[in-house]
Amino acid sequence: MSDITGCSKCNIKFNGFETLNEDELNAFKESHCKVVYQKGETIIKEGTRCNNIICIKKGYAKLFIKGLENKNIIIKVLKEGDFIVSPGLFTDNLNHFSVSALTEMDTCLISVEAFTNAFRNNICFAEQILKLNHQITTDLYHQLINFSHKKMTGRIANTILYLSEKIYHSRNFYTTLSRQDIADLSSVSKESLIRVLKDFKESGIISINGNQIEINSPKTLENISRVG
Amino acid sequence: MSDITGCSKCNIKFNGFETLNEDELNAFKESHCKVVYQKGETIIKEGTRCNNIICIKKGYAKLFIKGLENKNIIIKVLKEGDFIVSPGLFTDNLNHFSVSALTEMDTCLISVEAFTNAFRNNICFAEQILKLNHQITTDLYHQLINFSHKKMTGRIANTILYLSEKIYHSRNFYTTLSRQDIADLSSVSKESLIRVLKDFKESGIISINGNQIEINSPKTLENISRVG
DNA sequence: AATTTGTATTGATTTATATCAATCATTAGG
DNA sequence: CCTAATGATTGATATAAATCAATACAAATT
Repeated sequence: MSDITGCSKCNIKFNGFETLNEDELNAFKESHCKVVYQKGETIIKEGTRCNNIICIKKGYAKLFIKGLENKNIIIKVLKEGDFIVSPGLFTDNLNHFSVSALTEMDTCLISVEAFTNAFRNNICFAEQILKLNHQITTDLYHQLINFSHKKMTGRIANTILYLSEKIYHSRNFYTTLSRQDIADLSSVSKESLIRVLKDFKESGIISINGNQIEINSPKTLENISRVG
Repeated sequence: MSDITGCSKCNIKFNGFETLNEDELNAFKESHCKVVYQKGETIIKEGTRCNNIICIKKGYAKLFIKGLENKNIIIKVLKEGDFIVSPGLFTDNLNHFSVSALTEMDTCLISVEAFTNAFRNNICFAEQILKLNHQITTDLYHQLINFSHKKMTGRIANTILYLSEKIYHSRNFYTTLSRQDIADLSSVSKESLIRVLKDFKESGIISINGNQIEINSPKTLENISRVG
């Protein structure tokens, strides 16, 4: 499928790789290891030491944190082209979130050493990493507003739009997320999620059949999401 | 009060300054400008271009984002020694939060140019910035759990402990935050906040007299905060 | 001293949402 | 094919927390 000619030719959507020189690319190449995960497998476990930077070549995963009473918050869904750097890097070297596979996945693991060397030797690479981090911060700000000021319907509308626009790139998509997962993305209980989905279905905003979801009226969903 | 001998001798708690060389320190010195703000003044306004990195030499401020229906979320309280880098840096160059003074403040503004030059030329400085960012990310994770899984009492207990331990460094403190501010820190309505504070007071966990708050039983507060 | 203004407090009511319990559907094993 | 086991759905109920409205208090202004 994919050869190991170099990370610059990889499908990961990160401008930083293009800034690497021959030697740095070689270090990545040599440290890298390709791993396939099955649906349900844990790729990163919160609390463990972070040894790898993970590139997703194929498939979907969920990135989540452990909350209270065995409840989780799914921060985001990861997909082909995504690139995961733990916020533990340069601090406590621990993973502050878990990642688990939603489908079969092809990944490429790069050692933390190769990564930190690239960061320390190549300032353009470093700048891209900081840029990525700033984006993560602003995303979390939006998530905070989402969770504290919107009611269920707004948060769930937001989640459906997120899945459609950012993850599956289609108004009609099949998801391997369970109802509980969609609830964890929206910070509502599973039962409430199901009721709201039913509401949306009955008012014709979406069509839903098991895990197949189609958005009939994106405008309405956007409005529900916006006003909360 | 403070002379301009160099940022390395400044009271800002950021390891990055120590990594700067003579020239870089000079660039900071030359670009810097000392500004005093009065209570209530806006220091950074969300949506404006970010031109300065702000160091707080003295006083308190609140860092907040605009949510829905003219409600705000206070992300954190800033104090002497804090150092604010907007997440807009290296991305859209816009401020993604507002900062306003809670007391009279002495600040030191450093131009974005001097800052980005230091970042680009000094990898140790860059690493410290990334480190700072990672800390911000994990703090936001905790805030998400706080806001989505804890009920009012837990969130408010958390806020009181935060003010005591992280901001005022005393079990007995006077705050210039209004009730609405404390509510915005806890993601509850002002009325609910007042009722919970009254509860805590009546059960003897805290003493409260206007803006003077004393924690009588930190253990109890910690427990309320932990279980939600 | 009287009046305005902003903040703080209290009480009554409504609403949103979680929880509990039961049922249904679908898949996986024996 | 039958039976667990797991996930999805529905309904009834309890509870948390916001909202609305009124009042009290304190500081600032006339």
